[in-house]
Amino acid sequence: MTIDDIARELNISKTTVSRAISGKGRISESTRNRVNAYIREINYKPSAIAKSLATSRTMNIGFAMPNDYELVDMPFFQTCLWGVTSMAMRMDQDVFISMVDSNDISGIIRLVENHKVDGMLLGRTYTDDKAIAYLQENNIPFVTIGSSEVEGVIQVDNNDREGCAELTSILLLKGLKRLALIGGDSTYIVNNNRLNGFLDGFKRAGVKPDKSLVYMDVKGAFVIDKLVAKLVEDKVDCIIGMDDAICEAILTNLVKRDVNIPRDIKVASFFNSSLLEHNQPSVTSLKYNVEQLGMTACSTLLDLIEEKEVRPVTLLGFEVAMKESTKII
Amino acid sequence: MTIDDIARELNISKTTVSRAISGKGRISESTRNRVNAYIREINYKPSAIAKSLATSRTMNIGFAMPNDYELVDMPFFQTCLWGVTSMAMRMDQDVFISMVDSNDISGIIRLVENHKVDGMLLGRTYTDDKAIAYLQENNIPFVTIGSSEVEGVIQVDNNDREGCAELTSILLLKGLKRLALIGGDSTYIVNNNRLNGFLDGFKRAGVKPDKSLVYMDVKGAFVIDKLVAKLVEDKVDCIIGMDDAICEAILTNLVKRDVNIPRDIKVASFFNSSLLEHNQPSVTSLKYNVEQLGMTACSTLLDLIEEKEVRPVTLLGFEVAMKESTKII
DNA sequence: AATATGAGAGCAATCGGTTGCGCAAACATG
DNA sequence: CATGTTTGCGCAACCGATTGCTCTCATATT
Repeated sequence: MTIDDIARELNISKTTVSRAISGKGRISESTRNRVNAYIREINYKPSAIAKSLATSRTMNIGFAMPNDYELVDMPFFQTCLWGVTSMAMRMDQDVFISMVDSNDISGIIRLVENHKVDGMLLGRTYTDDKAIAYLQENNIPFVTIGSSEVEGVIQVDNNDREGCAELTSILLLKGLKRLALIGGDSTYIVNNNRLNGFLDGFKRAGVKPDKSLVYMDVKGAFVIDKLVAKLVEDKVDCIIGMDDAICEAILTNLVKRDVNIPRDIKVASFFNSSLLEHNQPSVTSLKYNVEQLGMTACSTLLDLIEEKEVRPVTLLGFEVAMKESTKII
Repeated sequence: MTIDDIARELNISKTTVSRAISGKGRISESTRNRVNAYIREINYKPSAIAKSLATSRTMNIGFAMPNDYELVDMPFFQTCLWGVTSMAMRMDQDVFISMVDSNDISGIIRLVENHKVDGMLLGRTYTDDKAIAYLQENNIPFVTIGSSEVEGVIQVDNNDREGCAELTSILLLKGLKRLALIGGDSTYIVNNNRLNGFLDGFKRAGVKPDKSLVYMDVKGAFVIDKLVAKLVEDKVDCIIGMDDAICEAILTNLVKRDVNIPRDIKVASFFNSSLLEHNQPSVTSLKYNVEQLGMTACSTLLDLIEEKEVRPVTLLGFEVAMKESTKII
């Protein structure tokens, strides 16, 4: 069934049928109703392909899914993707997926070169990002999920800095002055944001941070092991894990050492994924609305494609979830 | 840049350009080379959209990603998707993603109705599967990853039954006669396959199974808790978890009870995801090549689309990974 | 009553490819 | 040398939609 068949059947021109469907152009109320009724009756759906050719809009976007992420990040991307696809659906778009990593962006290139997408969503950004360079060079609309330092990149991100500041200051005001922070790779933009937020929190609470308790670029179970042992001995008030993987390692270590949380020491996380959700005791953390993140990234990209005005940087809200692990007994 | 521009530039017809690119039809060696050289020079890529319209093949497939899976299944789908996309890429196809669950298949319907895909891959099958019903009714080529009992469904799956039989018989032959099995929802086809494989293993080893040690439909941490306590008291030789989630619960419980693995009791899993990979002690399990699963599903679907002959059921290999958790001391 | 305005609908070009058929030249065959 | 076959290439239709322009007729304006 094509638009021509319908036109023939209804004794009108395909132009009129097209107008009835799109609602654009001059067409009488009665004709439009007649066409739409018939279309519904025979369950006709116009070919997206033909429409694309005529309008040079594919109504597709591509989602570049990093293929090199850790187990701990999976819930994030899963939820994010869910946000993206549901928003896309609402906007009558479909989503191509391409798996990429920091040096293989062939999946993106395919989609772009074959003209299968109107724009791209980058699920993760890297330093010296090849995807960003490629897309900018070829003038393809794109939005990054997460920060980028590259000039002119439209980005949607969690407000890590603000969130970390908030959580930190709350902990300080509760009387937990000796906060230790165990952080990851400091070349990741997100980790820097969190570190800065941490320091902001001290400023906000009017407390001077003990920088000797801040450890960045911590990697591997062995290092964390020693670090946690030291911090316990130091009798810090609270250990903050910069992300879930780190926080989980901290928790494992404390359990192994038979240190009671929160009696002997408090624990908090600057990021919450489902991985920590079922921990005993429940862990104080920052919660981001990752589904919202995906949705916002998607709608921002669509605005960009339609050449509407878009904010270069959109920062999303957060929620401080105070749980057992920081309870003062 | 279109095919017409190239034709004009080279003073030949677009027909000839098209033939040079596709390699089909009668064309001289020299002309083909000239065209291809020029195309490469200006980096021309034909529009996939226009090609689709002309050939009525989109060169796209859809991957229906379940949105209702557990954390523990994430590595599976992630790896599977990676297999699918890499095979698709090799076959010059692209992959749409749609998130579905057991009663919302609108993502699939969209893709099919808009004629954006040539076929669908179902990442998970349900009893009374709406997606299968819809696709069969509309005569859309599709392949399921995992088993289905519906007549005529093309499926690619891990050989769960054979794998479980193999692992079970090995454990029995090692002298672990009193094997307990804790299994999940018995309405899932996969769980039935595993149960049957378990029983096959006894037959193969010539041992009579103690059916009172087989627990199906076990759900929730509390139930597993009591069960594990009972089995420890019973002094069974080995507890087998039917999937990773169950096995993890078993491990957690044993650790909590201070039961030493493998000295006091052995543990094994009928499925291995990355979740168990880093456990201490390492856990004996069945390993499936999930990437291969995705790749095979993808290529099977493409064969189906091209109306080649395909096997209705493809079962993939497995590997029995004997680790510390079943070591006899 | 003559003219301007606008609404409703259709013609035909267009998007960028593929492909059946036909034609001319080159080549093979008897 | 006459005829049959093969090769290389182009014409034009086609895939299924959109859209600028035009035409006709009804209504509004002066």
